[in-house]
Amino acid sequence: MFNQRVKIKQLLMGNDAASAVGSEVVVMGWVRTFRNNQFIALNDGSTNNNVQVVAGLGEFDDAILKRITTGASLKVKGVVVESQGKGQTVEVKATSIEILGDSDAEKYPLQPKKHSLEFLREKAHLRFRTNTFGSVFRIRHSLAFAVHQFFNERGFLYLHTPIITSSDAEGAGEMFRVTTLPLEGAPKNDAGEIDFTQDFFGKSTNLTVSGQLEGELGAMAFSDIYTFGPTFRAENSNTTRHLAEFWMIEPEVAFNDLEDNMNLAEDFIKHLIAYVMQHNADDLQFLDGRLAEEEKQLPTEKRSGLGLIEKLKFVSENGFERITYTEAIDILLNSNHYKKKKFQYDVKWGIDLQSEHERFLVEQHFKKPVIVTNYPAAIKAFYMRMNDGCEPGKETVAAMDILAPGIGEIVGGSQREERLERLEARMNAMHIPLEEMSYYLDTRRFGSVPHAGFGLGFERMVQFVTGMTNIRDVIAFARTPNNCEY
RNA sequence: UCCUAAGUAGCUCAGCUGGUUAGAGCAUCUGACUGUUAAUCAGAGGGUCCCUGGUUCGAGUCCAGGCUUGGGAGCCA
Repeated sequence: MFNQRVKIKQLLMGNDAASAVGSEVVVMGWVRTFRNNQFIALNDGSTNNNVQVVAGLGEFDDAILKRITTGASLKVKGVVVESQGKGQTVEVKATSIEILGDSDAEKYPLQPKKHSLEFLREKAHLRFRTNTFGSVFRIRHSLAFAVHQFFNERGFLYLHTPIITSSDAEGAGEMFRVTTLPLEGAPKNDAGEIDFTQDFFGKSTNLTVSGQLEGELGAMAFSDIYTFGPTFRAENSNTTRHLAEFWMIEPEVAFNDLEDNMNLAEDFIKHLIAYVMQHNADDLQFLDGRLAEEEKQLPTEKRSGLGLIEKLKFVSENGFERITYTEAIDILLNSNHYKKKKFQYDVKWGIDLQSEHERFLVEQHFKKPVIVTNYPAAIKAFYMRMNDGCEPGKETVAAMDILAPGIGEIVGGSQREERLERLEARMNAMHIPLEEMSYYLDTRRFGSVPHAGFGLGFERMVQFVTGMTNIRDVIAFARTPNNCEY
């Protein structure tokens, strides 16, 4: 068997027999730096902390030492010893060093120095080997695990909703078409349009923009379900918080109303943060320091004031502010910011809240996450439940958005319209073809119940927890307009 | 898609009002040193100044068009 190694994280944690001073170990990993022809900083991705391998002077061939370059992979046998130097308590005194893979120092793109995130984005296949991306992707993993843990503990069923879908009525955004028809000379029907009855599925299909509708079908049997999978939007969005391919978590719960829904979402976010704080303390510490360095470069008024860990602690320990859309509008209208005409977009009841409005509420006014509820029906999707007793002309739906400092909307959700007649009326008004949605309406025809759900953008959550400002830096290989490398 | 800033060595950047052979730090290579922590010291190599066209005696520098990237906006998660 080749693999008898001890992971570097385990070795450095020091509560294991293999990490005890005096024991013989095998470590494998990639060289981060090689100092003084003697000290190898070796990393295997289990932690940002490198193990220091000491190659005693004169004990190894020059031919081997020359090949210990940044990026090279090594198998080291040695003895765990107390370190004579500062910076680490134990180190590995090498008895044998085997080069598993050479790395030409003149060609290897990652140098033992700081790189810009923009540069590393172009070297996405190697950036995992840096401290920043090591931490980000270990935290991303932890968050994914915590998602499943949270729902599993609460008896939710993980429903795998399809990635290819024929439903195009959801209206969540532009879709990517899926077809096997030839681009040139595609079959046409009598009307001169492309004849999708001859396509692979016999109809027009797309990549999913949301698993919600299918999720609702599951919730009408299992009561509590969640989805967690990739979703696709063909929007030409070029921002620090949009991707063409991203991961979304969508719980859907029968017998929940809007308040239950908010409670679930808030508990969920707090669980995710708490999990990472407990299991990725090292990585958070590193990112906290990295962010603090970055903040120093900013002018005072642009600094966030709270460190990353302080922010997470604050969010996980304090209740989110809950206000209605109407209250939000009033707050904006009464703000000095508004009176001094500092908003670029006008504020009045009925508008969709702009980024600047959301930022004001979250970052200036409340200084904590805010849940905004009961938006005007006119600006929200067809499946959201109409609130009863609204003033005519000011109809609202039981929607809720969670706005987070720094990234804006992180959750969007609602109580769903469970009343068949109301739903059909709304769909008709919005010109959504009822026939195509017949399967969906069946849930309202046969044993309909009040239910609610939400969608959480996974990458935005990773952004929030890691403090990374560009969403392209929290997904392994980002897909954005004009960019699909790897 | 719109607004805006940028593109010069492997990386991060400087390069004035157009003027001789385009610079620095880090990285790399060579040598010295050897308990280092982004090691240190000495030396060397390394450039399609984003692309195309234009103005000019002369363009990294000015003009036009294009490409790419960052930031902001819209759409949203």
